[in-house]
Amino acid sequence: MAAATYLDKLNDQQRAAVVFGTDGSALPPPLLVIAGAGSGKTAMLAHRVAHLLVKGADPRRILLMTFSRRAALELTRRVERITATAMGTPVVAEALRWSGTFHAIGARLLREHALAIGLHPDFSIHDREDSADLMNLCRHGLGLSRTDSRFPTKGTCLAIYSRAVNSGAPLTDVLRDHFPWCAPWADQLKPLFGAYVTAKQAQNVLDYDDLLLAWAQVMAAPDFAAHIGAAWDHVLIDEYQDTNRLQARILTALKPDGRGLTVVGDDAQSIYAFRAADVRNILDFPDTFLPRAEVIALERNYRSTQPIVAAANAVIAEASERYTKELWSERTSADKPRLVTVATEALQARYMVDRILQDREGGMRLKDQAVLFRTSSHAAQIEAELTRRNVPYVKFGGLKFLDSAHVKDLLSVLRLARNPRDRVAGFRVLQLIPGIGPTAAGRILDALDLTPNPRSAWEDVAPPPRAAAGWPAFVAAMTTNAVWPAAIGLARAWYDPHLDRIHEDAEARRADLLQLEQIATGYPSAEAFLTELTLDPPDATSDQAGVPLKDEDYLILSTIHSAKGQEWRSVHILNAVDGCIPSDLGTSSTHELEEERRLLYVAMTRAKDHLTLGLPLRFYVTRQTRNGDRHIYAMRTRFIPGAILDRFEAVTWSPAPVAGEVRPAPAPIDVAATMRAMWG
DNA sequence: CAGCTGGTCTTTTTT
DNA sequence: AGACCAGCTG
Repeated sequence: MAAATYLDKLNDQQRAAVVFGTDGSALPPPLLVIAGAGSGKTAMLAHRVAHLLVKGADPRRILLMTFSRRAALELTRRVERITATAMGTPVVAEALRWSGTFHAIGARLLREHALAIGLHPDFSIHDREDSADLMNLCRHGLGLSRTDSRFPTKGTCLAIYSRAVNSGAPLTDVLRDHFPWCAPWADQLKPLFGAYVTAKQAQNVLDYDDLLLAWAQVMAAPDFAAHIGAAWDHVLIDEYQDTNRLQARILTALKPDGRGLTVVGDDAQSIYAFRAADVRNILDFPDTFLPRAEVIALERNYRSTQPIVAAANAVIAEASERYTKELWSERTSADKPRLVTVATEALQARYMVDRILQDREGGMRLKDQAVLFRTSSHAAQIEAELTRRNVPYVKFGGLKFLDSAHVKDLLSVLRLARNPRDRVAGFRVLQLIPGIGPTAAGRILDALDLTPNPRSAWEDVAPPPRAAAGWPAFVAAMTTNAVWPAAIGLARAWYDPHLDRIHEDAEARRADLLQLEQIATGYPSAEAFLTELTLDPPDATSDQAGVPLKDEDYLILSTIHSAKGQEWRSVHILNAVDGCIPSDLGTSSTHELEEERRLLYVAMTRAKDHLTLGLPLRFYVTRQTRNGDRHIYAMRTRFIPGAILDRFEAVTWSPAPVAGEVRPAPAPIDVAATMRAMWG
């Protein structure tokens, strides 16, 4: 075979990881790659997959699990490119058909094997909010909403449940460690969770956690484990530091001896513990197998300049437990990361937007720059500043398109028509009809449950008299035989008058729904559309009604979590102060505190050339504690102590007074008197 | 029983 | 600022 030139572009560590165990005819032994930030991890993974293919592996028998759909697409695209040059005939991305997130792969497997494992292949998938709504129905059903002292809210109940499922820990431990303020409710929570599980099953729905839990349970049956495990020769997992116990269990069941298994991750970038991700997974991985898994570390950073790497290294050096590795970069620069002290958040926003526009004049596109923050709400000031100065931006993280009421309404109409037992959808949609409230909706859904074929039973249900006017149109919408994608058009047509009745800003919302309908037409079926949308929701929200056109230049705003795996030439980090990073909600345990430290590390290592951290001395908190809104005086984040301050360039900024800006105050007037005079 | 009003309490990050 | 709940009215 011709020399594999694609290997020449890699450094020694990368090449070692790419070719590890691929010489013989047997499957490679288990491999763990510790890939530092910016160390060319995706390139390494893509090359390893390509290398396996060059060596004759069957692309249909490779399982690629990534953290997001976006990462999966990027990976398969790169594999395609590499194989195109290496083999002449590219392995088209479609051949790598087993690539996606853990949850998406789980959903696909469960649908394929549904009948054999006691599920209905048509199950619908609840997103987080749907699940919370169902939890709420159960909560009411058990009378827990009328307790003397307040019972945890639906969202908290779901978070507790989810954590217990994903970590595999007993409820009492979960409560003690993560929800101490809910610990007194342990005796009520248990039956609540039981009711929740029963409800899901009766309604033929799975939530996010079920996709992993059911998969893990299938894998616990030896026959099934062997059957499913035999489908793939190679299993490669990205971002392994952000997997939880359940996912680790699935993995070891897939590949008990570890042969063919490659996991990649960086313990220093583990930031999903709140979702029960367990750094132990990656720390303990090597010893899960006999013989021990090979560990290869990628330490050369290609992304950032040396001063940025030095500052990030200094921040993470304080972390308690980790694989020791020291990133290094050959990209020299005189620019240290800037630590900019400003008086207020508003000035921070002004400073950053000034800089961003300046750099854009200097030739750096807005798209090459990003503003990162710990919490979505921290971006409020900079969003206002950007809007004021007419700078287009797209925001990632926080509230999503799918979370808005009108979108949920329309999707629920679709879901209910397909699965009348879906009570969350039913509750939502029925109450849109004037004259139907919670009680009537509950009764109607109960009646439906008793009939063997609920789909046709809509016609037999007697509506409450005061809802008679809206009923026929609703039944027509539920029983239509329209084929996809006409169905969504019909659903929207039914919803349209309700939209006008319910929402003041019906026009803007209507535009959203038209856009949704447009997206829907790209999917082959309602099921595919709904599944994709819940497993991979569009995660950007933009200030403007629609997402800016693709060729347009816009600035990226993103939560640090959503910035994972990304990079920009210039990165601005908001609020590098105690109370924001670390979030004051995350300082109760060292565990949480360590995660906050890694969060800052992740944010800093996104920058290629320029890094700026904002330090507002005073910031505003809303609905905090019992005292309501107030100003807080902030201190520099504890993750940048005095000892490492020399890795940064500290500056203080205040706006230069603009000529004419300081004007004498106008003479006072009495507006109230004038207004009284209008009627007097 | 639906639907509205007013009072009380809110843990961030996301597949 | 919103979600959530109790209580009131038609």
